[in-house]
Amino acid sequence: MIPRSLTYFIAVAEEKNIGRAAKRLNISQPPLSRQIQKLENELGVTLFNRTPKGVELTEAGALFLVEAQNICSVIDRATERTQRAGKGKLGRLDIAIFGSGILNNIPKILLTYKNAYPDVKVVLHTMEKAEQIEALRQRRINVGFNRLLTPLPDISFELITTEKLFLAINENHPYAKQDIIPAYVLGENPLVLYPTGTRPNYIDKVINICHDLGFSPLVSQKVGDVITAIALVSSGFGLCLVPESAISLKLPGVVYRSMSGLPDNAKIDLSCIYRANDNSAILQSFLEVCRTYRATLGKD
Amino acid sequence: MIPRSLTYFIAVAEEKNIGRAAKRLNISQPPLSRQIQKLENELGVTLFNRTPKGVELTEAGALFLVEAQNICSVIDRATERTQRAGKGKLGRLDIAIFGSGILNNIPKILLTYKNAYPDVKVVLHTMEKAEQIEALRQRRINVGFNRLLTPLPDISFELITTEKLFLAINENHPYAKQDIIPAYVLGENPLVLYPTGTRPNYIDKVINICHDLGFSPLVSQKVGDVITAIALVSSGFGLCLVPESAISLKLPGVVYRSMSGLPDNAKIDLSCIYRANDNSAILQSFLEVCRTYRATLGKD
DNA sequence: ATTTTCAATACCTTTATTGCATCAATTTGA
DNA sequence: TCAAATTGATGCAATAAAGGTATTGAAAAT
Repeated sequence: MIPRSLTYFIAVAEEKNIGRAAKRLNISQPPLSRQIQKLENELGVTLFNRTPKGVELTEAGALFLVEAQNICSVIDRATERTQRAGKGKLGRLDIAIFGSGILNNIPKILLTYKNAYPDVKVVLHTMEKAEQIEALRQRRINVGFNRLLTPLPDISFELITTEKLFLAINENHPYAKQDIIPAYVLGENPLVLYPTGTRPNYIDKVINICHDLGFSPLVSQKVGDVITAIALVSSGFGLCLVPESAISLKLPGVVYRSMSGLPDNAKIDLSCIYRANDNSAILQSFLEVCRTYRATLGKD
Repeated sequence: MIPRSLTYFIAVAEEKNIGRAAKRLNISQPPLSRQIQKLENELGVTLFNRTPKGVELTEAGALFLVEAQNICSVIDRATERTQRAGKGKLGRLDIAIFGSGILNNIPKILLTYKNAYPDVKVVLHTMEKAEQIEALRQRRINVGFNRLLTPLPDISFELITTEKLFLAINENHPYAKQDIIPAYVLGENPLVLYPTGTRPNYIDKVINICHDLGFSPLVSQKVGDVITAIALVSSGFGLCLVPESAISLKLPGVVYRSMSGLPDNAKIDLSCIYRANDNSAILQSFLEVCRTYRATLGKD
C-alpha cells in the first residue's frame, strides 16, 4: 500500500547513500537511482544533492522526508483500522431491544460482546417487533431482539434461548405459600396480560396455553409492558405468567413461583433478527457471541 | 504519488459500479476488477459486496474510503509543501547581521523578502565578521551581511550597495553651519572611529582615506559600534565619518553633512556572504531579492 | 598516478498492468 | 417465461513498469 517511491526515498534519505540504501532494500543500485530521479521529476523538486560520498537531502528533501514518514504512518494506521473493521472489531452496531427482553439475557450478551469488541460502538434502540423489521430493512439497525419471531424472506432469525414460564403472584394470595403452583390456577384467577403490540405476541401465547389447558383466561388487564404488568400484580390485580428472565424484576409484594402441569409449548423464546443478506463482519461477530451465549446456557 | 490502488478504489466506491468507474478512469473494466481484488487481498479485507447492479461498500470498505480520501489529501498537501520548499517558498533562513548594517539597507531587503516569501521563517543573528564565516561553515546561518568582505575559497560574496561617506558632527561645531564640508577638516579635528573588531574593518578604511588625503587622523576614541560613536559625537568627542545609511540614526545635537574633496575610495561597501556551494532554493531566492534591491538602488 | 567509491547510463529480463474476448450470474423487458 | 441486457470475473496476449548486469564518468583516497 505504501508507495514504493516513498519506501525508496526514505531508505536513501536515511542511508545518505544510494548503493547502501539499495542493499537495504534488496535491490541493485541502478533501479534505485532511477526511482529517485523519477520521484524528483514527478515532484519537480531536487530532493538530494549528489556528493562524492553519497547523497544529502536538500531543504525540500528534508521537508519531504518528514512528510513521507507522516504519509507512511497515516497509511499504516488506515490499513490497520480497516483490517480491524474487516474483522468486526471496529465500527458501530445498532441493536433494537424490546421492553422485557432487556431484563436478563440481552445485558449479558451485550456485556460479553462489548468486552470482546471494545471498539465497536453499540447503540441501543427500543422498538417493538414491527418497528424492528422496518428498521432492519431501512438499515437503521443491524440486529433486533424479540420474542415469537417468524422467519421472513429477507429477515433471518436466530434463537437465543427458550425460557420457562413462571407465575408472578401477590405474596398475599393463598397460592403464594406453595413453591410450585398447578397450572389450573390460571383458569381460576384473573390474569394480567402483556404486551399490547404487534401480533402474534406473548398475549396470544398465554391465551393459547390456557386453551391447551382447557379453559379461556379471565383477563384482568392488558398492559403494554412487563413492568406495568408486575406492578399490577403487586397491586393485587391478578396473576401474571412471565418468562424466567422477568424474575430478576423485584417489586414489593410480588413473588415468582414455578408451575406444574403446563403444556409443552408453555415456553417463550427469545431470538434476534437480522437482514438475511447481511454478512458484515460486525454482525457476524455479534451473532457469534449470541451463539456462544446460547451454548453456554445449555451447559448450566 | 498517490497509489493507483487508492485512486481506483475511490472511483469504484463513488460510482458503486466497476464498469462505470473504469470508464471514468479511462481504463477497461477487467483490470479495474482485478486491481480491486488485489487491494482486498493486500488488506485481507472485503471492501465491496458485489451486487447484481454493481458493488456496494462493506462496513470496512466505508471506513477505508474515508481513510483513503484522508491519505490522498495528506499526500497532496505533502507534495504541495515540498514543491513550495523546492521553490524556496517554505523553510527557514538564518541571517547574520552586524551592528550598523541593520540601519537602512538590510531592513528594506528583509521586508521585501518576507513579503515575497511569507512562509520562510527568517531568523536574525547578530555576529561580527569572523563569527559569520565560522557560522556559515558550520551551517548555523545561510547568509551573513557585512562590510569590507574578502572572497574565500568556500565563501562567496555578493555586493549589496556602495555607500558614500558622511560626516557626523556636533551641531555646535563651527563647520556644522556649512552644508558641504571639505575633506581637510578630518585632519584638523579629532575623530571617533569604529568598530573595534575583526580586521580589516571600517577603521582601517577611514585611516586609509586620511592617508590618501595626506595626513594621519587624530584619534579621539575607538569604539565598538556606530551608535556609541555617534553618541560620542553628540557629546562633543569629535567628528565621525559614517556610511550614508547611518544618517537615519538621529541623536540629539548630531547633524550629518556631505563632504567634498574625498578620494575615490571614500566609499564603503555592504555585501553578503554565503557558502559557495550552497545552491539551496531558499538561499538563491534570497540572493535574487538582494540583486533586485541593488538594481533598484542604481535607478534612484 | 592509480585505485576506489560513488551515482548515472545502456541494454536486457522479469514482473505488473492493461485491453480484448468471453463467461457466469442475475435482472429486466417483452 | 424466455431472451436480451447488465454486472463482475477470468483467460490470454500485448504493453508498460521495474529490476538486474555491465559499464561509464567523476571525484576522492591512497
